[in-house]
Amino acid sequence: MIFDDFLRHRRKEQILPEDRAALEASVGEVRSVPARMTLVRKDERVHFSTYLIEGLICRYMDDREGLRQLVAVHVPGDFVDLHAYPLKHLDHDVATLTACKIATVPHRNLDIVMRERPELAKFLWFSTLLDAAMHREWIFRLGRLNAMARVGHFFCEIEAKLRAVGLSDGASFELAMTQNDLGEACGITPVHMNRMLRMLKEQGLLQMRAGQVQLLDRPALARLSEFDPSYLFIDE
Amino acid sequence: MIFDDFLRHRRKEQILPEDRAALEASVGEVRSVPARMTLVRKDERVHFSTYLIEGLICRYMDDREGLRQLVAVHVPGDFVDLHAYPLKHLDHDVATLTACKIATVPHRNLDIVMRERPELAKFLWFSTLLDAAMHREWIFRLGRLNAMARVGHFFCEIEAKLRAVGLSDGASFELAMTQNDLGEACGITPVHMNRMLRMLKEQGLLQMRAGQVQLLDRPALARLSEFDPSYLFIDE
DNA sequence: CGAACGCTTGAGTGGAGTCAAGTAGAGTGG
DNA sequence: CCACTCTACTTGACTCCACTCAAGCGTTCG
Repeated sequence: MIFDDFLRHRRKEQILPEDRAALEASVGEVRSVPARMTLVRKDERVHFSTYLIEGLICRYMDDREGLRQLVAVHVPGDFVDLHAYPLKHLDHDVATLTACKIATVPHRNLDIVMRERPELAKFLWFSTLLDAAMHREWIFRLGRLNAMARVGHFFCEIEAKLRAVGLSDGASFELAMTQNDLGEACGITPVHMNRMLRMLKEQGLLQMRAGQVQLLDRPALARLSEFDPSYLFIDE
Repeated sequence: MIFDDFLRHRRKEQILPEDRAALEASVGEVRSVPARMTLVRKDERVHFSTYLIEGLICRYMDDREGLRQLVAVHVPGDFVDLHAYPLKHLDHDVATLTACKIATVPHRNLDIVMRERPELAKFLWFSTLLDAAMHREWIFRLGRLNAMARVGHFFCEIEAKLRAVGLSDGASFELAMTQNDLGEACGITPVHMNRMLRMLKEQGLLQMRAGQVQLLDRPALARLSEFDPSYLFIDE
């Protein structure tokens, strides 16, 4: 089923089977998208939302000179731009980082959910609030942590998210992001990102090679970067 | 009416009169709270949400050494921690900056709204997504702007929000925040905040004295800080 | 093979932080 | 009415983390 990973391990109360069926029924189409492709552009009026089945998607804002700030990185199981449903248009761009498999959900189908399935509606709302909680953590990261801690914090977060949907074993996982991408997420230059990765490796905390990440000492990394996963609302 | 400023000037479609009445009816109590008082603490289970009628409220996260990062500043008309309704507990603290008048709304009353008033539910959802949009803009601000632009951007944002509810005439407004508070919002030290305010004054952009802010040249300030208010979804 | 892209490293610079020493003003109490 | 206190604000000197500029390396792919 398409939404098997939606809110997986995210909360004790489960989505009711009939609500889950309604969600599956709301899908418009499923398709594959190549890497580095823009899905939604800022200010563009949108009539459907995108659910990520496979791959990595990011959301970002560019400054005047085109320097990019990522505001979110999405993994399978994320309803990437569900917030476009109440908002109608977005304040940022959405693009794939890797080749992706996505499902698109027309907003008119979500209208039906809102009217007929208040419980499911609350889960959808909840999922957009998880994104907001991550936004807040990113604000904290950028506002209060130094470069090394920012990088460590980012890796801790993405690992926890991937683990919740079975894409990390707690120590190593695939992450097809360049050092430039990582810099855009952490608010540091690619050159400095490179230096931070070297230092993290030298300290035996984390290693990244060819899109493969190994957390060599996750507890130490979490300590260094003041990472506390409670904001992710993951069970267990 | 209590919710007169709720989503004021925020969208063309208005909340239906009967939905508005239902919202008014959902209020538990209205009360006054002194300045610098914690309203909700991180991880605390909450059963009601807070709507701000008068005053300033902030949300924040502290790092290990107690250094604070604000993640939001709320003005009258904001449903401060509505997100606590689906989330059940918060990942951050909520506190007053000034003396405030607030309305508390029990979550059991919101359950009724969800079941019986899907249109209103969507407005409530929308309002939490506005906060998320502001979070994103704060990420951009911290990740991509230098200290002076961050400060300018913050003032542009708060002015636009205050103007939407009639608390700014576009040039001057009251803002009872200390330079320390402002630094915690912009991710810079209070000492540097002081220097930035001096520079902004020297450049004829903005003046702040005794909690009174004057935007001397709003267009120039917006240009300097790459401020584009579209993310606030304000009409007109 | 050459081009393109991503990664790596060094040298020098500068913006923001830190530390320290003040001043200004509001509120309090003798 | 004037010490006294407390908080917020102000300014200078020095430091350092991260940026910039620059050059070079390694892979992949056409």
